[in-house]
Amino acid sequence: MKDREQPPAAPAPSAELAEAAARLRVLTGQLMRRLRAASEGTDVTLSQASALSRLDREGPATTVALARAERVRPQSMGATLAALEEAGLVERTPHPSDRRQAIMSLTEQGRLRLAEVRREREGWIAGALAERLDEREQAVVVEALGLLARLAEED
Amino acid sequence: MKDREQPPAAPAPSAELAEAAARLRVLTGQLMRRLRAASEGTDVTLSQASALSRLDREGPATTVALARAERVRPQSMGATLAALEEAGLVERTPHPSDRRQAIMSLTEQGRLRLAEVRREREGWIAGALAERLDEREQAVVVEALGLLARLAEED
DNA sequence: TATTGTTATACTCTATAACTATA
DNA sequence: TATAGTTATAGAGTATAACAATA
Repeated sequence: MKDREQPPAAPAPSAELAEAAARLRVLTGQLMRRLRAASEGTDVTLSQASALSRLDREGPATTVALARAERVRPQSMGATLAALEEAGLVERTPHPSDRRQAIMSLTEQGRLRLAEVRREREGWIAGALAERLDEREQAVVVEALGLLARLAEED
Repeated sequence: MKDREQPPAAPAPSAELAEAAARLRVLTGQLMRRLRAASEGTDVTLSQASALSRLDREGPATTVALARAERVRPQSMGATLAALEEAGLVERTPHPSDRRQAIMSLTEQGRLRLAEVRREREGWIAGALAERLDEREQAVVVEALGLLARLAEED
C-alpha cells in the first residue's frame, strides 16, 4: 500500500493525501446516512431540502440551472421540484420571454419550512462542532469546509 | 440568519458554525454524487468499496461488526457482503466456537480490486487536494478530516 | 439543430418487519 | 431471552432513454 518510487516531476498525491481522500470518502458516506436518519419524520427529503436551500441562497432559478448547481440531471431535479411544488413550498412562474422555461421560487411557506428543516437537520452537526471541538479546531474545520466546497463546485 | 442574543451559558451554535453545518451538508451531497459518478464502469459499488476498505484496514470481521462500524443496519451490510462474496472479493469462514457467526475476510482478488478501486475513485479527490491547494491549506484539510471523522464515529 | 422540460423505467442504497438458528 | 444472520418489501435518490415543445 506504499509508493515504492516517488516520480520526481508529477505532484504525486502523497500517501497522506491519498489517506485524506479515503477518509473523506468514508466520512461522506457516514454523514449521508446520519443526515438521512435525521430527516425521519420530516416530510422534506434531503434533495428537496438542498434545492430549497439553494433557492433561498441564490434566488429563483430554472430546473436546468438548479440541476447544474446541484450536480444532478435535469430529470432528477425535475422530480425534486415537482414534489416541492405539490407541497406548496416552491412555485413556478413562466419565463417572460422563453416559454420553454419556468422560474422556480420559494413560497413563504417554503421559507418557513426551510428554517425548520435547517434547525432539525443541521442541528446535530453544529452542536457537535460546538461541543466536541475547541475554538482552534472549529476554525480549522470552518476553513477546511470552505476549501472543500470550492473544490467540489469546480469542474 | 444572525443570533440576536448570545445566551451566556448555552454553547449556542454560532452563526458561523450553523453555516459550516449547512456547507457540510451540501458538500456531502455533492461528494456523494461525484463518488458515484466516478464509480461508473466499475462493478464495485460505493458501499461495497467501503466494506472492502474497512476489511483491509481492520481485518476480518462479522456482518454485525461491519454494520456497526459503517453505521448501517445488519441487513444492509448483509446484502453488501453477499454481493462481494458472489464476486469472489470476500470469503466467509465459520466462527470457531459460535456457529451463528461467520467471519468475513478479503480474498486476494478482493485486495487487488480494492487497490484498483481506490485509484479510480479517490484519485480525483487526492488530485484536487494536491493541485488546487497549497501546502498550508492541505494541512488544514487533513487535520479537519481527522476531526470530522472523530465526530462522525462518535455517538 | 439546440435547449428546456417531461415521462417511463431501472438500479443502488438503505430501512423496517418477520423469520430461523444458535447461544 | 438475546444475538447473528436471512428474506421480503418499500422508499429515496439518481440515472439513461425517448419524447414534446420551444427557440
